[in-house]
Amino acid sequence: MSTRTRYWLMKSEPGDFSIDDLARVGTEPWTGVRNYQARNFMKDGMQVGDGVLFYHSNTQVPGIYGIARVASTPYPDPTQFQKTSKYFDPKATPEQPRWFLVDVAFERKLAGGIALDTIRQHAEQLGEDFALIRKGTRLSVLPVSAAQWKLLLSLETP
DNA sequence: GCCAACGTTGGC
DNA sequence: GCCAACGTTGGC
Repeated sequence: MSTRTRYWLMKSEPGDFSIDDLARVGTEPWTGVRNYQARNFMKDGMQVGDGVLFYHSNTQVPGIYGIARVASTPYPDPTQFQKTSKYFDPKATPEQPRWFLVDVAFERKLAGGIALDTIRQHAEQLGEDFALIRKGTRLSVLPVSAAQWKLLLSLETP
């Protein structure tokens, strides 16, 4: 068993669910991921306590705006079974769920955020394996190395 | 709102 | 199993 802390980045559209929303509710099931690669990171990769960079996408200044923690083991995303949900998946059954999620818990907001612009300026240091700025990659859940985590947080502008 | 770059679906 | 059509993501 590994006790190594792992790190992730998770995207959300702030109009849909923002870091302020997470601050208000405390803990939130990360519903709606419908990409297999992103799902697998949650289902097979995440452990309770892992660090999460909370990223705002599709907004005026995209970037990292807070820190959260993985707060549950993976379990089936309930919205896949809800006919009225926009995340409903007719091919999923409770016996054979397709989509899994974890709960995410608020830790803190980043004072000034870390803009995507700023992140790009450090592309070389972050390295090829940083999926956020890899060309053609649009993963909404992606792994972050300890070194990348450290570097990214050093870019916080108070 | 545009659109490039992906991912998924389904006919064949 | 190919691939065209369609849907989605997400920066700009």
